[in-house]
Amino acid sequence: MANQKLLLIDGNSVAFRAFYALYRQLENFRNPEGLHTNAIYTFKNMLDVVLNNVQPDHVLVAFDAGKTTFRNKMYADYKGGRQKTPGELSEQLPYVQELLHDLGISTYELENYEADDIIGTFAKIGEKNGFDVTVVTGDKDLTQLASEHTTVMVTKSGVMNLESYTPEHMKEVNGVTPTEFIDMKALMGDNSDNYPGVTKVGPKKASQLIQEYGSVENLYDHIDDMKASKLKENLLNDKDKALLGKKLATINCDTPVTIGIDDIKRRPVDYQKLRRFYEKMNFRKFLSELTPDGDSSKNETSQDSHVKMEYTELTKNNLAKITVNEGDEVIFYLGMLGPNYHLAEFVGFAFKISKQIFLSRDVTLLQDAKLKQILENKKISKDVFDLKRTTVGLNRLGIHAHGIEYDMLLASYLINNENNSDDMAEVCRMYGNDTVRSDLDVYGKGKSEKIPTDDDVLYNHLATKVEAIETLKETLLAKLKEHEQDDLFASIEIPVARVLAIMEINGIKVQADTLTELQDEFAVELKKMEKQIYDEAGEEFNINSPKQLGHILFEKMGLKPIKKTKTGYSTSVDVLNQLKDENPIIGQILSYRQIAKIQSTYVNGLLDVIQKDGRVHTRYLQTLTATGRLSSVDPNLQNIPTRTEEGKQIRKAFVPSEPDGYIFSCDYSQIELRVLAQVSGDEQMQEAFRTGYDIHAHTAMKIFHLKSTDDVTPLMRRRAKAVNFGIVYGISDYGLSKNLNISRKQAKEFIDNYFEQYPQIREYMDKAVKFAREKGYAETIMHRRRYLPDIHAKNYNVRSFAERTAINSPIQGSAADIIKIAMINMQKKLNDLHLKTKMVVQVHDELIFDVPKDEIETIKKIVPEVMQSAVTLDIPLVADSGYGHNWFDAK
DNA sequence: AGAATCACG
DNA sequence: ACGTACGTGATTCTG
Repeated sequence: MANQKLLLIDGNSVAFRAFYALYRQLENFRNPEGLHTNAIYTFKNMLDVVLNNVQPDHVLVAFDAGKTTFRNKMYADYKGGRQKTPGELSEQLPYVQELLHDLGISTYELENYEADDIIGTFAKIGEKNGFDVTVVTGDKDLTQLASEHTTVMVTKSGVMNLESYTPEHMKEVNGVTPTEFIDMKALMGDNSDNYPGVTKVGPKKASQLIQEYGSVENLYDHIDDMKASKLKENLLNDKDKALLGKKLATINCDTPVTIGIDDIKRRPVDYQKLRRFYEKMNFRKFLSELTPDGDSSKNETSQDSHVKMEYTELTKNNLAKITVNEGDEVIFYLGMLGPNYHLAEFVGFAFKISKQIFLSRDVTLLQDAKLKQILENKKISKDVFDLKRTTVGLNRLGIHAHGIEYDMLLASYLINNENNSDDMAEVCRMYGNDTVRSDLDVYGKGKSEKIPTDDDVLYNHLATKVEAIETLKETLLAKLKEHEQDDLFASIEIPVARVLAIMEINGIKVQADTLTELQDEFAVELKKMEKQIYDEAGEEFNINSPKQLGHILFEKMGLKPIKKTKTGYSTSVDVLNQLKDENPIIGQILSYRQIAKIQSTYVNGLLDVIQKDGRVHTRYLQTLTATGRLSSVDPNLQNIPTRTEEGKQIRKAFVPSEPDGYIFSCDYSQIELRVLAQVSGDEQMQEAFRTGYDIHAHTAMKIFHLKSTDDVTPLMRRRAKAVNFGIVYGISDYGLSKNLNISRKQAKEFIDNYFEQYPQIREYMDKAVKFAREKGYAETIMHRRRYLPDIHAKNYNVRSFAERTAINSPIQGSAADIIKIAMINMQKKLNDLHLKTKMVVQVHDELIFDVPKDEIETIKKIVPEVMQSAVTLDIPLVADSGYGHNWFDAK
């Protein structure tokens, strides 16, 4: 029989994490009496996940008792200087305990000891009694308890994301065993607990020392053998601190607890009390999880909310019941199974028209003139969830949707794209509506994904969806207004969704013949290279396996490993490039990899997705990226090779619809740098763009202090180009040095020169970070937002990342805004001029068209015009174009 | 399912 | 003292 399971939770630290995980929702989570409830709510959510995951027989939640503990006796400043627990959190703690009691879970605290020590003590008791122990905490200190039978789960980001520490994982992360971790902490100290450790010793050094000596004591026993150094001096000076640190860091696993293992067995849930508790806290979600009579629970994660909807099932014979007058609000939802709506099976549909819901699982009813007319009439405005999906789906039924004016998914994405889920249930939940079940729940996933046969289940699901689109519309529109995003929504995202639907439906023709020819060529080449590599290596192995490749290169052949990954040696391009001169096999591996990539991802990959019409129909994800860019899937048309000769061949397979037609390509020149010049207002850079200089050469002239761009060498230009890119990304000297393979010092010099020459760009960067700090988000020229909660992070790396993001997002995002506007104007132009040319692909700063022969002259003229005039800036936008009989030749 | 790698802007 | 460019998606191997 499997071991019994014991779950131990550090109540204070988890509540602390829970509180801050939903800190921004603090004022939204209040019960009628004004009590904050965000931590209680999140604690329960986390608890459900853990209980479900661990399925424990015994559970204990430990809390800290009072302020002073035995550690303060050893060290008066223990945890000194730590900010006080905010009142908004401490007021919730008693209720967390009440909730736990109602759930049949024991809590415990012990005078003079911290929750850590209680947990340590029970972990040992559990292990002794043959339990498998799981510890849940927000505090890494407890990882020292990890052992063969004890796993320590530490909250990562937020509270729902837990990292499991086993002794093995500990070793990977810190390089030491769990018990050695105590010694490591003794040396490095702990800022949050306010004890210092040894001067100049951080995690890296501490880990290294403990790996060498095993413990603090042993280190000091052998310190005389250490050769004289600053480190040795510091170690000797701070010996007391290290020894004290060890005492403080050690969890007391032998506290005088007054309860035993039998006292913490899970008891039955008291549903009556629990119901009253949820009511008091106004937790509608949890209430809905309780069955009506409240004496038994559904399983813990189920979200059956049993909202019984009123609706009318439509048939051929009762369509007359529907009357739509102009000005009526029509909500529409079209259900399809799975993400790929170009092919997905239809599930059914629902309308809500003047307070009544009409629905059916038979989508062919939509082809009836009456319903079709509703969907196609521009003057009848429709509200949906996912305009593009709905439009493409209807198109497959021969219905050309017009008049969709509101898209709940798009609205929600603009308001806050931190959670970019396209699951309607999840979107609803963000706005406090728990009525909609998730599709995953209703339809299942993978092999068992299917349409519910029970009409009640399916119809209830469809009905809740149209209902929720209507219910939340006002809230979402108000938010958009508050964010000054009405225009972004109505004049950019909604129209561009319509344009994208057209593009996806058109697709682009891909010639399978061209690809199969390449397939044969590459297969021969791969075979040849494979053989050479095996000969060189002296054995056959899987070149695609980084593990096997690493073994051959670094163990068998004894090459120098330059970089390591979590799982072994890195064999990435930059590593191999550095080893190129050591052995001819390296070059062969690089070529092999390159061709193998093209073969599998592009040749085979594309052949797999060519539809019956000889075309590929990608899906542009409009509500995914953090910056406002599109992404493309199934297939991804935004990363078709262009950088290598072999890769570029793939583009020859992309051809116009008509054999004598053209693929026309037009791309913005330096759009991100132009946006930077615009938003920073930098005079020097604006001037460069106005005069039409080669911007990288201009930058080279500036940072290398030359008189004229004529003096710029190709190397200088290359370096200047890298600096320009770096600036857009939120540069660091390290990043630039790595990119250019130069010293950090030299990189820093370039950057300093750059800022000297373009002073307003530095100002922009500072302002961008300041803006994000004050407002909590970054914003594009069209008011697209990206929230940056990490801008306030304590952790330097996390915070720095957010700062670079604050700099980059307005640039990347504004460029995305601009091309979206261009696309809308472009589609309108094509329509107005009644052209047969189709816009088929967007690649961030580039638009691709499928052009009939006799329209090429027109297209040549209008596409660059439309792109260049999408917005009016202080500097010109420039778009370059080219065309040919396939994508390869269109440059 | 996650990591590693590499394709694009 | 720290570790580091910004966005994405597909394939392959591996536990």
